[in-house]
Amino acid sequence: MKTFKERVHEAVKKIPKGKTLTYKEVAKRAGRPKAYRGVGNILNQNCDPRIPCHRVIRSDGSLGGYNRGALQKRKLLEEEKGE
DNA sequence: CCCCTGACACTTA
DNA sequence: ATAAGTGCCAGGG
Repeated sequence: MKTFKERVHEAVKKIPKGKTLTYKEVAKRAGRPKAYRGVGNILNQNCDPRIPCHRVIRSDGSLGGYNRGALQKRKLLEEEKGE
């Protein structure tokens, strides 16, 4: 069994293009529906460029945190959503 | 009705 | 085992 972090990364990689999931939804897909707090911490600390962590937003629709730059995150969502 | 704050739980190293 | 960080929920004004 890999670390929950790896599990979350895979769940985020499964997010369809142009769609955004909340940290809670991702945590649920990762196998720990009550670990949405851990998901936020992991994505913000380990935002790998191969992982669309920018598609993961807060339950309110806010972008939340982003290690690479919130501006980049917003731009990516705008382009993907616009497609 | 809207806005803000505090506390809580989960994970990682 | 501990420390640190994050997001969701609830209450109050």
